[in-house]
Amino acid sequence: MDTTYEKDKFLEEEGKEETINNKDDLLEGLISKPVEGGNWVPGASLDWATDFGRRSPEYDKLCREDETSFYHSQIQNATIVRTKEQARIVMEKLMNANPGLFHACDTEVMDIKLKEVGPVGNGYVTCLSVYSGPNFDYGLGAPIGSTLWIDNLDDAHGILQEFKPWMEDERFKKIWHNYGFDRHVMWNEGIDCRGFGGDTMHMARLQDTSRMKNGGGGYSLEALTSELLNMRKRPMKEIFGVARIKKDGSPGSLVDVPPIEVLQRDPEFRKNFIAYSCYDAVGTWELHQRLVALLKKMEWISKDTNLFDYYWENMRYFAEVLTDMERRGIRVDAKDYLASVEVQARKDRKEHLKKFRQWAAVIIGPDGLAINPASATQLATFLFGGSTNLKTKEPTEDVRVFKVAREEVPEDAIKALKEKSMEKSKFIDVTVRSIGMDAIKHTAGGAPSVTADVLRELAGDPFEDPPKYGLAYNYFGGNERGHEACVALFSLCAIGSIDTMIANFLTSLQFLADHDSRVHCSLNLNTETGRLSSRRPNLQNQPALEKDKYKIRQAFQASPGNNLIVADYGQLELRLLASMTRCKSMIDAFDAGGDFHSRTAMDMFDHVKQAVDDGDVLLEWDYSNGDPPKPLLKDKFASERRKAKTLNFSIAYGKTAHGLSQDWGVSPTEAQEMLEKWYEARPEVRDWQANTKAYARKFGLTRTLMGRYRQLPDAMGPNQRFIGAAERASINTPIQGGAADVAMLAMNKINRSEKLKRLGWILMLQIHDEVILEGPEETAIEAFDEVIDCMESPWAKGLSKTAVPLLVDGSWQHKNWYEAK
DNA sequence: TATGTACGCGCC
DNA sequence: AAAGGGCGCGTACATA
Repeated sequence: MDTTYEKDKFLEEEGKEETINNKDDLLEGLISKPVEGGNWVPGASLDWATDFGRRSPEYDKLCREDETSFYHSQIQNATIVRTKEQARIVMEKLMNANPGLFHACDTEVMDIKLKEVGPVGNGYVTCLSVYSGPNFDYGLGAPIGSTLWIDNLDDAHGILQEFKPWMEDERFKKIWHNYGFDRHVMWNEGIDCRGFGGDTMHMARLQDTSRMKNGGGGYSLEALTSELLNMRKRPMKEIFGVARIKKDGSPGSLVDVPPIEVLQRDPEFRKNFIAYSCYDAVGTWELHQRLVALLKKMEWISKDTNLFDYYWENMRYFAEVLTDMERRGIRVDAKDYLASVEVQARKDRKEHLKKFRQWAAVIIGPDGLAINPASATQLATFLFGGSTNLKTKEPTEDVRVFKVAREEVPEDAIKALKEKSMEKSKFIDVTVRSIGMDAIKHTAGGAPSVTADVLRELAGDPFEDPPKYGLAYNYFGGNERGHEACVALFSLCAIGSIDTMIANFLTSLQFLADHDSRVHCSLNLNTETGRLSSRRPNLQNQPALEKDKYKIRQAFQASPGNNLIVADYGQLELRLLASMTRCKSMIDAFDAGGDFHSRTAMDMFDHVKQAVDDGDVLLEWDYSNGDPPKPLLKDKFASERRKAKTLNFSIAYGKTAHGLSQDWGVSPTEAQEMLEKWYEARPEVRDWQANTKAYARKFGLTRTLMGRYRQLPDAMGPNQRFIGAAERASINTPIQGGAADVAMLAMNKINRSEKLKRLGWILMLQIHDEVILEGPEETAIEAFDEVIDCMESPWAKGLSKTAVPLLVDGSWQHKNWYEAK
C-alpha cells in the first residue's frame, strides 16, 4: 500500500511550457526515459493499461468488464493462498529461492485513517502480494511468473503468519514501494521484516529529485510506472470509484472508494481487487529493475562507482534506521503537562482577544467586537484597507462585509449588531471598515500583508520600560490613544503566536500520543536536498528554546529511569562550505576555534581587527575562568558581529544584495559593499559559487558533498526568474544536502554501534543537525562519548574527511528536551 | 460538502 | 519580474 504521500501542492502550471527538451543529449543516463513497449509479463493484455492518454470513463468501464483485460489476466496468473496447506507448499518454494532474487511485496490495509494517524500501531493487513520475477514458480500450478496473493481476511485470517519465517529471513531480499508503511503494518501483525532489498520510492528520489516539477507526477507508484515503464498503475479511485449518491438519489460528481475490506470481500470487486493488489507488486518489481539500471548508469564518486552502490551501501540501511525510529516514537507527556499548558494558552488568548476587540470596537464600532484575528483578509481590510494592491494597482477595499457563523460571534457583538441587521440567519454580517494605515509589506499577490512582523512594527512593545511604541502610536495621535492602539495590536500579535502554539503543538501532540504516551511521526526522505522531513506530526519544528513561551519541549521526556542524549553539530553547513571550497580564511577561522561569527566580523571590519590586535577586545572567553578582563567582541561590536553572522548564512543560501538591503534597511549599493567585504577574504567561495552556478546552467544539475545529484531543469532556462532560483539552489544544495549526507552517515553509524546497543541506547529523532537518543541513565555518559564519536567521524566510502573538523556539542544528563538543549 | 489555493509561521 | 535554501501544517477563503 503506498498511500502515505499525497500529490504535492506545488505543481506549477506555469512551469510546463518551459520544460527542457534537449538535456538528454548532455546527460545520457541521468534522465528517465520510458521503455519502448515495456517488458511485461507474457500474455498480459496491456494495450488499454498503457494507453492512458485515450482513457475515458466508458473505456475504463469496458476494461473492468472485459475478461481479457490486464487485471483479469493477472488474476489468472495469480497464485492465491488461502489455506495452511497452500502456504506450506509456497513456503517450501520461497525458502529455497535463489538468494539473488528480488521479491517485490505489497500489503493492503484496513482500519486505518491515514489522514489522521500513521501506520505505527494502526491498521490490519488484509492481504499481501508478492512478485518474484517472470521465472519464479510458487508451486501451486499457476503459470511460471505468476503473482503470489496471500489472503489474510475472514476465514483466511492468520495465513500471513505462515510466511513469517520467510519474511524475517535476512537471506531473501524484499523490495517495496514506501517500505516504512508496510514494515509498520507487518510489525502490527507480529512480523518483523528483514532482508530489506530496496525501496523504489527512495531509489526514484535518488535517481531524479525533480519529478514534482514541470509536470512530473511525483513519486507515487502510479506516476513512476507511468513515466519510467510506460505502464501506468491505475489508482484505486479510477478502478473502484463509485459515484456518491446525492440527496435526490442521483449519482453526483464526487467519487468514493469503498473500504478495503469491502473491495476484498464483495464479489463485485474482489477479482479486480486481487488483480489490483498483484499489480502493485508486479509494478514495484519492474520499477525496481528499471531503477537499478538507471542508478547504475549514474556515476557516483569515480568511474567505477555508481549511484546504485550509494543506494545499496548507505540509503538502504538508512531507510531501516528511519523506520526503527518511527516505530519507537518519542515519549510526550500529553495527558498532564500539555493539557494543562493548553488550558493556560487558551486563557491567555481569551484575554488578548478581549483587549483587541474592545479596542477595535472603539475605532470602527460594534463590528470590531466580531473581527476574527485569525483571518488575514479581515485584518488586512481593517488595518490597511484602501491602500494600493501592488500587483493590480487597484485600491483594496476599505469596507468589506464578512459572513461569520453565528456561534463564532461573541454575545455582546451579536446584541450590538442585531440593531443593524434584524435577520435571523445562521450567519452574521460583520462589516469591517478600514482604519486606513499605510501598508508596510505586501504579499506575493500584491495585497497588504499582516504577518507577525508587520503587526509588531505597528505595535512595538508598549510594555517595555520606557515603552517602545510602534507606528500605530503616532497614527493615533500619540498619548493615551496611541498607547491604547499599541497595546491592542500587541495583543493581536500575541493571539497569532498563541494560535500557532495551540494548533501546531499543543493539540496535535495530544491527539497523536498513543496509549504509551509516545508520538510516532513519519520520517520521510522526500526533500530536494536529501534532508529528512517529519509528518504527522512535524517534530522538526518544535518551538526553539528562546521562543518556547509555553515550554513545549519540556513535554518531550525520557521514560522513567532513562535519560535523553541530545547532540548537535556546531556550524555544520558553514564547515562544509569551508571544506568544499577549500576557503583558506574560513578553514583558518574554524581551526582557530572559538566564535566563528566574531572572527568573520574581525575579518570584515578594519576597526574591529584593530581593536582585537590592540588587545582592547577579546575574541572569546572561557567563563569558567571568571569574568573576562576585557570586553568581548560579540558585546563591544555586537552589530558588526550580527552583520557578519547574517552574511555567513545568507551567502551559503545565495541571498542577493537586494534582499540584504531589504533586511537591513540600507541601499542595495551598501548591501553590495558588505557582500564584497565578505568575499574579499574568501575568494575561493566566490569562485566555487560561480563555477557551481555555471555547471547548473550548462547541465541542469548540482551535486552534494557526497555525490548525490539534484536535477535543476529550470537552471537551463529560459525563464530568467527560474534560472535565478535554480542557481541559488545549485549553491545551497551541495551544502544543505552535504549536511544531510553527514547526518545520514552519522545516524547509520549510531544505529550500527554495538556499543550503543549493549548500553541500551536508541535513536529517537533527528532535526537536521541534531539527534536525540534515549537510554538508561546509568550508561548515559559512556553512550554520549560513543554518539559524539559517530557524529564527529561519520566518514564512509564517498565521504572523505573534511578539511575542517566536525564539532559536536550536546548533553546526556537530562530527562527532557527543554533541559537538554 | 469536499477539495484546492494562498498565506502565514514553526524549525534547521 | 524577483530578489535566501529546505520543510509541514493550520486557517480562511474560493471553487466545484
